[in-house]
Amino acid sequence: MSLRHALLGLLAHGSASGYDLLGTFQGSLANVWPATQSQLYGELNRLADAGLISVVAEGPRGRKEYAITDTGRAELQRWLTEEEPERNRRNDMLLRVFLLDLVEPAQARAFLDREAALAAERHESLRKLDESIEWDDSPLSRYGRLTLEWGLRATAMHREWAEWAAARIDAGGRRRGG
Amino acid sequence: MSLRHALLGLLAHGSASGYDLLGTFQGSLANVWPATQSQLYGELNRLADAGLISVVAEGPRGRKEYAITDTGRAELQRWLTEEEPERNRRNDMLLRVFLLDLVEPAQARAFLDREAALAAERHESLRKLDESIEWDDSPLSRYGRLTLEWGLRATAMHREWAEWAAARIDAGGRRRGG
DNA sequence: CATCACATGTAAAAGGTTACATGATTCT
DNA sequence: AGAATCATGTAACCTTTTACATGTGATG
Repeated sequence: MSLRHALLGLLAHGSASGYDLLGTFQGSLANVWPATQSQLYGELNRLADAGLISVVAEGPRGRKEYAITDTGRAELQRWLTEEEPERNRRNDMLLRVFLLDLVEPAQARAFLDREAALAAERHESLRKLDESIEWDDSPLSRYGRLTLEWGLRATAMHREWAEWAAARIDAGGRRRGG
Repeated sequence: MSLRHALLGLLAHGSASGYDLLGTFQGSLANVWPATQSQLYGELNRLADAGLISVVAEGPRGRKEYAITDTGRAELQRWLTEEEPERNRRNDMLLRVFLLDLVEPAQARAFLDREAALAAERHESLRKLDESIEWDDSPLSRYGRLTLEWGLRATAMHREWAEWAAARIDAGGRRRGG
């Protein structure tokens, strides 16, 4: 149930409306914890019912501004320091690689080429994002940079792996080693 | 709905019972596409109803042996060659890093140290697995090795990143660059 | 005869996606 | 006046997790 903690975490940095938060989920959190509008408004109401956040102001067009409560802050701390992160093991792309012997080698090769190209694209787009952000010494900036660096390294790794794997397919069953 | 295609993929390599398949999901697929018993038996029945697989033998203790049908094989091909892999963007660990400014630097540092240590452990366990398997020139062996290599590279990358990030926290807000 | 491994099933709850639905305010 | 943006909510459906539930066959 990490959406709950993502919301608490954002509200711990300052109060905001559901609409504001949605923007963050579609922006800086898009590559970390995306959430839909539908999911977000529902969870905000549940959080308010549970007393972890509260409406601190109402604005035009039914806007509700939420702030984190002391209870919410305590729960957030507990989650950050005591709860083990869930490791996400499902990987559609790897499942396909595992089954890639079911298609022609040329198609397998094409699949890996595409993976390499897409990883290169994602890497480049993260690199540009990195350049475009004016990183300062603020806490969010400091830790945000760490997550972006993870993305840069993950995409680089993925690309290198896909290129290596594609070359191995070309080598056929004749060769071993990497 | 990749569980469906994982099952089709396994059955394309030879017929098996739900119980057999469960073993594979808890074994070689554990790091790629884990599935629970409950989910698996339900999906097998749905696949049979849809005509993508069929019961080819019944054994003791109610054992049902399934084989993939031509329709199933066609669907599997379509999925492998035409459908874009779903990219899994949710990452609980990165979400925490993003919010790590909410805890003391020492706790943030401890979090990253633990990530580095866990990644090292997972890497080592994959390395041992790699050594223990007698890779041959069979197709499953060849492509299975590619997925394992991905795991080796991912865990290595994750460890290096966590060590780099931990060092940056020690450097505090005073420094830039990596 | 007891235990372990084999073997399958159902039900409830939680979390996520997609689509539907509505309305107010601001900008051009 | 019309369009874009702001702003929230609901409903149906799907997937996954956890727990419950049952029974057979082989082995010591």
